[in-house]
Amino acid sequence: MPDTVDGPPTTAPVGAGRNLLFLREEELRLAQDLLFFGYRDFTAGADQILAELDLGRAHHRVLHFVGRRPGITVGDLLGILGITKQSLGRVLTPLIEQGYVLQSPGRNDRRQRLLSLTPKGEALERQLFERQREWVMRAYREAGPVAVEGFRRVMRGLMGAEARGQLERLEQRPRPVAGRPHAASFPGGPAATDWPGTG
Amino acid sequence: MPDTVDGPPTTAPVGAGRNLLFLREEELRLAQDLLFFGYRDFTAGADQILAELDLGRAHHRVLHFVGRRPGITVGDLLGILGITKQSLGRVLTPLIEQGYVLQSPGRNDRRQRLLSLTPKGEALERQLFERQREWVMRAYREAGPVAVEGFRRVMRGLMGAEARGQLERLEQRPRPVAGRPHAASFPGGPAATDWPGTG
DNA sequence: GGATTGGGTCAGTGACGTTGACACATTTTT
DNA sequence: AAAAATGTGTCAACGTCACTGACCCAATCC
Repeated sequence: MPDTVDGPPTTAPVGAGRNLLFLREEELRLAQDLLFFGYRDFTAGADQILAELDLGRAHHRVLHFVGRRPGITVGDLLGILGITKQSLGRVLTPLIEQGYVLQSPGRNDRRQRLLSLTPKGEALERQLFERQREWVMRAYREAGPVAVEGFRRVMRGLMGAEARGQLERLEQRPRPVAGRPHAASFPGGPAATDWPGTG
Repeated sequence: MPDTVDGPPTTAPVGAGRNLLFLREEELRLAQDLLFFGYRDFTAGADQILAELDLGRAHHRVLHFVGRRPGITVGDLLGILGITKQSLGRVLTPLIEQGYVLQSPGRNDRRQRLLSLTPKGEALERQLFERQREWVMRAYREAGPVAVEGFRRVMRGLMGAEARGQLERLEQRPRPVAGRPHAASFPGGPAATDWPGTG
């Protein structure tokens, strides 16, 4: 069982260079494994719920980021997800048709479709959230606060510059408190009611 | 300030329990974001290399785990990857045909196809590994040794029981040290030469 | 009034996963 | 020796999620 930590070998005080190299190799192999298994099992719980509703992980991501930033524009959402308009359309359109997501025209720029969750959408998002929450909280509890902080730092480091910027923006505008589940007031809020039709 | 339904309060730095709950909510939202962005960008570098060879992430996973445990059986690999035989076949067969992976009959049980990397396969796997290594090392350096340890603890916690067992087994049998890149000796090693044909 | 921008959509493609059913060789059990 | 179980491969059909290219409409900008 290899001792963890970072740099220098904890046990074998042998040949410096070779051993260091070896440790770094195994260290990184371990990181690959951890990310593969960890991410897979992290998403497994939510996937299960989604499957019953004939939705997929892509739908979840939309619910998550729209819930995190109600009133987001389609363009901004595309930027966050890093996918194409067509790919988003395939998951967003059904979500709108099935009443999970609401579109409203922007007040300043009426070309925009501002997205927010309906009560139904919020309910589902919360259900998915709670499922993952249990899972993550277990891991957090087992690992302890210091480890959690370290986890965050490393994960942030694994993100590219672009993603870091997006995450910062997400953190600046935290999700508004629940209570008025409908399209409430968000920056440059909706003109009046819903969208008048798909056009 | 609108009343909340089931959601946590937004401002109130007050009452312990309530505030703690709020922190936990944002804490977990952050974890979701970190995992999404982090995992995506972690895999991006290798994906780029693979795309040029008309291979995908699934091929990489096979190269990774076969490289990690040369002489692994098809069945064990299926267990680790958590996919079906058919899905594995679609990526494994091309890897064999294109000379990245070698099949050899098991010595004890000649039904088994023991998998190992050819020199070509090792070269590609190493190239992919190095790409991710740079990325992860950067994150590790930025975060520091304590954070790395925490990262590992949390990721381990995010894994299900099954995955933990598999990881343990992987760690027990570390990849044989480089130097003899070919199919060397692995437990219950190959009968003699390669597989006599697909039949 | 023309160009640009935000958004939607049609059509085709590819990667990666699924289930079900069947084939074949080898090993184990009876 | 016959029967059953195991390890692996394969055909066929399907679903999700991504991609590209092309084109349309409405609104805004210049």
